[in-house]
Amino acid sequence: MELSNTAYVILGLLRSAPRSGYEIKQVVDKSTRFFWATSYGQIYPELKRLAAAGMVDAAEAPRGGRRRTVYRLTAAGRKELRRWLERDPETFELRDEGLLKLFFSAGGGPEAPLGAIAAKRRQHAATLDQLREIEPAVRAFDDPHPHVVLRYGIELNEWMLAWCDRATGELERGRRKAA
Amino acid sequence: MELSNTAYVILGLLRSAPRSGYEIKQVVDKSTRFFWATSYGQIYPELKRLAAAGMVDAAEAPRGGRRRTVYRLTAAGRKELRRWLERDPETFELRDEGLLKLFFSAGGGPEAPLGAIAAKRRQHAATLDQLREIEPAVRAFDDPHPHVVLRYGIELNEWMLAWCDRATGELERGRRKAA
DNA sequence: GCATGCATGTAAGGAGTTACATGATTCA
DNA sequence: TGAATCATGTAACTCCTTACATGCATGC
Repeated sequence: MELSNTAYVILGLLRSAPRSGYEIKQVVDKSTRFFWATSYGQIYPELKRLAAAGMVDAAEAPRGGRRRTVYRLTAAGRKELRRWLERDPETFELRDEGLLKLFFSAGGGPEAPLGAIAAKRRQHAATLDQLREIEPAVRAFDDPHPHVVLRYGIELNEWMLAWCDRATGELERGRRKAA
Repeated sequence: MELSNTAYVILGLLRSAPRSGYEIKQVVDKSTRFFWATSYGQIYPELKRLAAAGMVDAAEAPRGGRRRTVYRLTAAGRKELRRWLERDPETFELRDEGLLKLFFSAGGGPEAPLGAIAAKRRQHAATLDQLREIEPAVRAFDDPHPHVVLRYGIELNEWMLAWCDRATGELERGRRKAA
């Protein structure tokens, strides 16, 4: 049984409560999104695959006249989640266009390096705002681990912001010395 | 002219010297890899596309009886690179399976949270070793910006290591208090 | 009546990796 | 002679996003 990491996100979220695909997407967007994003285009097909594999059970749970399918973790799904938790992580991927621009900034004008850092700084400042906004809700979870991870995200972005400030200072100092 | 970020990696690397696809891959693996990886499966087709678009020029440059195609940036490619450098970055993506495991670690045994952090720590320690190994070579570049970016990578992984240690201490303290 | 949110889904396409095939050269 | 490195390339595949379609419910 080879499952994608995104499948484990779904299993993991269903562990605390049965949820619909729509709800899974909502929770992801307010919790794992900054280090593991997903879209409806992944969630709905994956839920069907997981149901076919016996990892989750589907139940119709309409709200008013609106159809709604709620999935709940089976014993097999719970076991699969535990087995995944015991394995060492493999995927760690970073794709940072801002760093790429800084890396190649000698190919631009004289303001390119400082401009690249400033733009990257803005990016992280915006992310930080989003993470801080969801913090109260995540802190209120029964399970403390999501909040530990969210703190990681907040502190990581704070570190990145501080790095941008530090690097800006160093570049400016180097420039003054050259002049 | 819509180019992928990976296309700009190629343009950026060709700015300092004409290179073959093979050489581009080598340089990527020792410089941008930790924040922007690429494979031959992307590089070779992309070089052809860039050549068709007039961004690079291809020249046969065999070494001995071994065929070899070297690409060099055209004026149009140089201009496209400059235009890209002026735009704000969009892509910033993180996929961290280790954080995912920590996030869901309540679904495992009592050692799951500390185990997830320890595994993540090992991952970053290994990355740190690799980055430190390539540092002398990158420091020797004419252009200082790649080294600034590499320092970012090193310091980022140091921060992540320190975070793992901090979080481990806090979890252990919390556990002792509960006992 | 209309915008917004709830809710499910799919089709098309982009981006990227892996595995494989081919063949020359170098060095132990 | 055989392994490692140089060198190019492609096919199949996975993963993921975007855009779109559909329809009900709620509240202004």
